[in-house]
Parts: sequence; structure tokens; C-alpha cells
Amino acid sequence: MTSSPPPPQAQAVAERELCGLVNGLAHQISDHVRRRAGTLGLTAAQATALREMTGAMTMRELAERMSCEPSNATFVIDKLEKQGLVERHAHPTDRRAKHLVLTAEGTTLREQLLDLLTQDSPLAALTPAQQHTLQSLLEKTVSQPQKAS
Amino acid sequence: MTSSPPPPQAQAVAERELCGLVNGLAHQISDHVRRRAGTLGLTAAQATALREMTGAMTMRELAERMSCEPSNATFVIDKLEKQGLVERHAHPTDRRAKHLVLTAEGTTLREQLLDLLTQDSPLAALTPAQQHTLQSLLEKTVSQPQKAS
DNA sequence: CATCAAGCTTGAATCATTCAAGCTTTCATT
DNA sequence: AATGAAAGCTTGAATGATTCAAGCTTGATG
Repeated sequence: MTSSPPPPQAQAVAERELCGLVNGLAHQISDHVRRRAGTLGLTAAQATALREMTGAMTMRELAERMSCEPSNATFVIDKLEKQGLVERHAHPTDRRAKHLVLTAEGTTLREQLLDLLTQDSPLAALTPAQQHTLQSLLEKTVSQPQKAS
Repeated sequence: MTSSPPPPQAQAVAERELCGLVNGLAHQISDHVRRRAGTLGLTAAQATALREMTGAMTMRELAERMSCEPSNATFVIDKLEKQGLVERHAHPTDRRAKHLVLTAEGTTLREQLLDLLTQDSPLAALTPAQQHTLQSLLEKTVSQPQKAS
């Protein structure tokens, strides 16, 4: 489909622009999250954690879903636990691990949060089909293993 | 082309996943930037500023390109100026504004930085055609005006 | 002029986040 | 079993990034 082999330099330029764009969108989303979550008494990171809590999971799992270090997840879950939204239970099969579960309040608040977040989302500018395309492209990049420096 | 009207709930679910994916990629990029930039004595934000300094521009312009507040840009440019990479010049036509220009050192370091950043970039997982698609999708979302809350 | 908006900076506050170190538990090898 | 290495989590310290509110100078508009 592309009519000619892409010049190597043009590719580098495109990558730089892409970095800016990805950064821009991420920023826009986290701004959106911060504002909406603020009305529920949650910080952006707390809201992200809550959003990713689709079910019971370990700290490590949550950290991965949040793209952060486990120690950061500890910090965030501490706050959510103090607010009575999440509980650390014993993991059924691994005594090292914690099993995170939402409390009733947590589940309720999460629903409210998700409703708020989908309102006026920056991603609403895309049609479902475009969102689908975007998703598959992002999956290609995100699933790439990080190269250790 | 789409076989059936998209169920409204499925769309909300897709949006949530997309948030996570965008966040993940942004994180991966900023991690990449931080590590690479670190070898040049730059923090991630400083590197981002340098990357976006494609030419002379005002503080506001830079802030917009970095998707942050002007006060944050001030903070970052302060550091770059102390390192002798950037200078604040008088703006030719508006005495309120500053004209940011790279010094010779800044230009050199920027080149090095861009070279480093394109090595092993998370975006390299995509073909040029895919990058192009991604770019146009991102532009659709990012250019959307932010709704004031 | 007089007023209001735009561009930038400062200061304060806060949040997010990483890294290194340490503890407990599990797993694999011997 | 016994030992050593790895995994899961937490703590503490340090730092960076970032926002918000307030204030200063300059520009534009009436």
C-alpha cells in the first residue's frame, strides 16, 4: 500500500511526533481522571487503581495494570484501604501474596467513578471502530518486553 | 462496514481498556526517555522539553507542546538554562514574551538525545504504516478542545 | 487614558514515583 | 530435608513533576 520504501530519517521524525502525541493524550486522560475523581475524593492514582480493580488480584498484578512499581501500588492501596474501599485478604494459595478485594463501598464508588470517567472522555472523539484500531495498535507496543538498559 | 450497531456498554468497556493502554504506552515511553536521558544528565521532563524545542518558541508554546502549565515550563527551562542549553531572549515583537533558543551546546545535546531516544523506542514495534495510522488517530483525540469542568 | 487580557514567574503545596533494603514465603536443586 | 535463589510485599528516603493561586509587566481595546 505504501508507494515507496520509507526514508529512514522520516521514520525517526514520525516517532518523535508520536511521542508527543501519546504524551499529550495520556496527559489529557489523566487530567480528565484527576478532575472527575476529585469530585469523589480520590486522587488520580487512586482512581486509576480503582479503575483497574476489575476483580480480586494481587499487588503485583495491580502494579502491572497500573504500569508502576509494586511499592507504588502499596502506597496507593494504603490510601484506598484507609478509606474502606479495598481490603487486603490472605491469598488462597500463596501466603506471600495479598488478595485485594473491593468492599461494598468500594464497588459502589467504582461504579460511580467509571460512570464519571466515561463522560466527556477524550477518547469519545473516536468512533468505536477507530477505538478498536487504536486498541490493537497500542497492544502491539505495550506488550513488547522492555529492554533492560 | 461494522456489522451491527455497537452496544453502548461495550463501548464504555473499550474506553476503560484504552485508558489503561494509553497510560501503559505513555509510561513505557517516559521510562524509556528517563533512562536514556539520564545518561546525558537530563531528567525526563528536561528531555521532553528539549525534544519539543524544534525551533525558537515562547514559553507558552513550549508548555503547550509539553502538555503542561506554563509555570511547569518555567521550572524546567530554568534548569536547562542553568546547564547552558537554552537561553531566554527578548521576543522580537512582544516584550511580554520570552523567545527560547537553543545554545550551540543545547543543539548538540539535543541531537544526541534524539539519537538515543529513537534507539529501542517502544514505538519501533510498529511498522511505519502503523505509526502513521496511530498518529492520525491520536491527532483526532488530542486536538479536541478540553471541556472546562 | 483606563481597563482587561496575555505572558511569565514565584511560592507553596501536593502527589506520584522510583530506588534500595529488608522480611517472609515459596520453589528448585541437591 | 536442607540450602540457596527467587518472588511478593512493605518501609523509608529522596526526588521529580506538576498544579494552583497570586503577582508583575506589557499589550490591546474601548
